[in-house]
Amino acid sequence: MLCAAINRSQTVSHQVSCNDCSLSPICLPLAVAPAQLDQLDRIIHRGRPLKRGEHLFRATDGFSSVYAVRSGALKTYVVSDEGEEQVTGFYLPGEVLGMDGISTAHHVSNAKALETATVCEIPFAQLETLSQQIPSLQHHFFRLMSNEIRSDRELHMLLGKKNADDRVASLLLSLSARHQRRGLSDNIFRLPMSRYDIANYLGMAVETVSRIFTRFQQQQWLRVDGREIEILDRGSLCGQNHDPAMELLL
Amino acid sequence: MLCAAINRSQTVSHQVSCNDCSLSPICLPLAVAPAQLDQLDRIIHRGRPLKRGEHLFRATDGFSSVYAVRSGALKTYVVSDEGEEQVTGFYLPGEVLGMDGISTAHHVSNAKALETATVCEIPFAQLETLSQQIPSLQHHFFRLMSNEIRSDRELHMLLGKKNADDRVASLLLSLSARHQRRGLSDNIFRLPMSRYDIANYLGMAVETVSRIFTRFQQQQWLRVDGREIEILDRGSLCGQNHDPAMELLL
DNA sequence: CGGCTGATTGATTGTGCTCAATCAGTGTGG
DNA sequence: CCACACTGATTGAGCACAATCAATCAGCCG
Repeated sequence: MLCAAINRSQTVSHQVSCNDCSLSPICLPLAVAPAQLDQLDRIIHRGRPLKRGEHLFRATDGFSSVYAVRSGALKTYVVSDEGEEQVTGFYLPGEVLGMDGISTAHHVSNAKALETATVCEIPFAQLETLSQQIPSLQHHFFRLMSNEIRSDRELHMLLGKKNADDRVASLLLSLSARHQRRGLSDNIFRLPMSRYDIANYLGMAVETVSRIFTRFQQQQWLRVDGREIEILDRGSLCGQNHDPAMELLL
Repeated sequence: MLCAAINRSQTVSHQVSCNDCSLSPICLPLAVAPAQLDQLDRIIHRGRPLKRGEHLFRATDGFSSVYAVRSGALKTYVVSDEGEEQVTGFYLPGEVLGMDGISTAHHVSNAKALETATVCEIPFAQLETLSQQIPSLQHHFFRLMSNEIRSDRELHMLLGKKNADDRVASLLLSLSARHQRRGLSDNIFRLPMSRYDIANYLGMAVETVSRIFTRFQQQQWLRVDGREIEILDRGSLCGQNHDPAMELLL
């Protein structure tokens, strides 16, 4: 009895509406007119926080919802036939994950909290129904999925054509941009993921990531303190994607 | 005058309706009830065939449509800052391309015909409107995009964790499966793309692809004659994705 | 015929992986 | 409180896989 009461009160405390959420301008609500926002609000479930290492969903789970990150960070990963893990994405506040499961009735990836995280669960069937009524929501969701595809294309380029240095630089710049989007500093931030996750995501060995971090630091492009990152020379880091100007200087 | 007449008659001859198209069961029409099929049919443009090497769209073009392949084959590719091409996908009859441009108002990749190809152009704005009226069409399009994301995840695994042999084997098996889906032989087929495109797509050098084809042939897993492929030992080819049973035999 | 593209094969090189050791930080149990 | 184990990160040494360089060959077309 007591337990149930506590759970209920906890649940209530998590029931922040989209109206009160600071992420509204970059999250799903941006596609919905204020007058219709409560319709979206009503279908969203806001569960208890996930602890570091806890799963939001697993590849074997039936698919029923997509999720928007409210706080913290998560990674998604798939497991190969041989049991190898492949990290397929990192998700920060305001970002939506789980869209790869729509076509298969079950999730295809696993989602695990990298640190304490809260998410908004959006039942997909209800989202589809709502999208029938709110054209801008349908449009936004098409865009959201298209964006996922687009960034996968960029990643394909990264893994196929770029060397280890470029890959690390690109990830750092991506994280930086995503921080800025939330109104946070784009130069100083904390990595939510381990070196292992970074290496795995970028298709390289942990040792290589470590070496590159120290090298970037020696070159004064970066200040690294564990997971704390400060970008000192953004230009060089960008140009790490092989600046054509560099070639002229040789 | 004569020319115009010829063009018109050509145009007419391309105006096959979805009803008459043999790809209906695996293409967009599968999501639409027969009674509503003509609504979909009316928004689709069926252009003249593309010749080998011709572009369907370029990254700089404004985005307005997605495209379904009716015959032939196309590749999509992006170009990096340094001008390097990265092939991001191959598209066979019944498959839809161009969905990466939805979120950006312009295409992000280029689409080029690998051989003579015909495509159905589907204006996206009209498709969105129609999706508002036909829930199953909206649902199917969500699934279509989700599928694209899902196969990108698998590709991520392939590029991040698998060696050159695995990558080539995977591509061959994927092409085989997609042929079977169309009711064609899954063991004998013709590669629509060059060794260069295969290498580029899989993030390796042409020479490596060539060597692997000859090795697979020596092992009697494959019969290769230029672009003609016959799969002789599907099991070994699958197991090339590192069969756990192999380890037990060592 | 010569020029061209696409594919194959050989020889060499190099980037990044593997193995291995060390170290710092953290939590655990005696 | 300290010894211990454990995890995450860093650094070094050697090696392997695949890239690169280079040459050859087949098919095709002007």
